Amino acid sequence: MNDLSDTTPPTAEVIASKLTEAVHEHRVLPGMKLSEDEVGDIFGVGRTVVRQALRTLAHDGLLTIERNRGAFVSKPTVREAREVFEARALLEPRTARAAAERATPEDVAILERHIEDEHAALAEGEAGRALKLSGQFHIEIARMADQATIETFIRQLVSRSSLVIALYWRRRNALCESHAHHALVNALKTRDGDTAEELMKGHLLDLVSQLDLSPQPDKTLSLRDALAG
Amino acid sequence: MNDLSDTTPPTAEVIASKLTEAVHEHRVLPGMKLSEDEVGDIFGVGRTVVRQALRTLAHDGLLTIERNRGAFVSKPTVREAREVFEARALLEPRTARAAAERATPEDVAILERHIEDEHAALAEGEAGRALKLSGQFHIEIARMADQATIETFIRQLVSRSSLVIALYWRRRNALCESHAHHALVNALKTRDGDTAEELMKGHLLDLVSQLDLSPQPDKTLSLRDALAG
DNA sequence: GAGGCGGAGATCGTATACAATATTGCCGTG
DNA sequence: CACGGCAATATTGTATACGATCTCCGCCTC
Repeated sequence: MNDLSDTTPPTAEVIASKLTEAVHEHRVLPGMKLSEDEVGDIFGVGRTVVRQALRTLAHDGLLTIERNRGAFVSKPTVREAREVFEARALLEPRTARAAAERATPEDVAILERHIEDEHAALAEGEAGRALKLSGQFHIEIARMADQATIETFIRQLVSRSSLVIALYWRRRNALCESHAHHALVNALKTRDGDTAEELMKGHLLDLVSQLDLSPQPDKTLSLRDALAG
Repeated sequence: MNDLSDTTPPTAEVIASKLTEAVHEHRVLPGMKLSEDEVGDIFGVGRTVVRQALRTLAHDGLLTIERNRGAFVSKPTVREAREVFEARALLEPRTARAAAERATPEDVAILERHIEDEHAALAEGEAGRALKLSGQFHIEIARMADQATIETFIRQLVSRSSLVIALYWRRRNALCESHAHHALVNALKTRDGDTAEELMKGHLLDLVSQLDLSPQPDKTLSLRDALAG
């Protein structure tokens, strides 16, 4: 069978998922326009399905739809960037504790594999893929906590964090993260909820500290990037 | 000009807002079907716009869309009900603290008016409107905390809480709430963040304790209601 | 009489046609 | 030469037509 060409048209959910992944991997960057016709041609579906997918992404904050203008990858302001990490600070530490108290050996194996894959991706220079895996690590922890509702929120926040990182990340090396993630896995392995909560809290603070949120690269950079894009 | 009839068709956002309000006021109940044609006729728009609105509601968890079957008001399971209030327990206490530290006299006045309106609604027997106001009280606090991202989450959680209350509420009287809300307003008035956080935490626990989540009115009631509806 | 099967009706899923709106490039005027 | 208005183009917004799928009811068979 020939799977190179499309046999069946993808659903709106699949398209939304693919676009989300592209954002996570920084293959599409903030400010970029996603034309309905263009996306429709790429996936081989009509504009109706594309619009559903775009609207889903917009609801998650990844896209901003401007009436009669189109869908653009969101450019979080400095303020929104702070808000995203403040929300994560409320949700994720306690969730990490719950995950630690419930984690199975299989869960731990999954996380360890995530870290390995992330290292491999970095070694191969695929920074985008590494970033996506790094985000999925957090989502996996939320899943292990067995809190579907909170997982949904964390999923949204991780997505938006990708946008924030694309706009405000300070340096290139993401080495620091691996250590934090590794320590978290150890806490989960030993079912140490207290430590897991503290590690997650510190990890999120570290992430924020690596962002350049002090001045206002807000309006200036946005405009400049829009012209550059 | 004659505003009795529709002059301009409402947007998808307006329809979504109206439907959300109807759910909050328990005018539409879990399990009820929202037909595209029916909603479209009511608001005087085509199915395209209705579908956008329904999809928005579905994303917030208020509706469940079953392929080729339609959109139904969600019936949260006992588990989902617990998850909603666990998420609220993570978000709202700290948000109430932030609100207390920022609340202006105008904000306090708004909240006091909410409480008054709620009492008035109860006195007139409009339990639905009282419930909606009660939820808006929580949303207002999130707004005062000046955290748009978290406010969005709380908005979703309050919405789903309406569904949970519709399914699992134990008694008829909602008097307990007014006291809790009144105490919260006092804490905000005196800028007492500690107290506000504690009051909110206790208030949410009180709410959960008024729900009947122990057995599984889950499958049985769902089926019975589905047949009755 | 009970159970399974088939067709009619209704509802949703998708694509497409048309209308509305924003953008862009051109042209005329100051 | 610069600026403002205007038409041409492109893109989105909406409605509707058509196809797919599910539901439901009647009928046939066992």
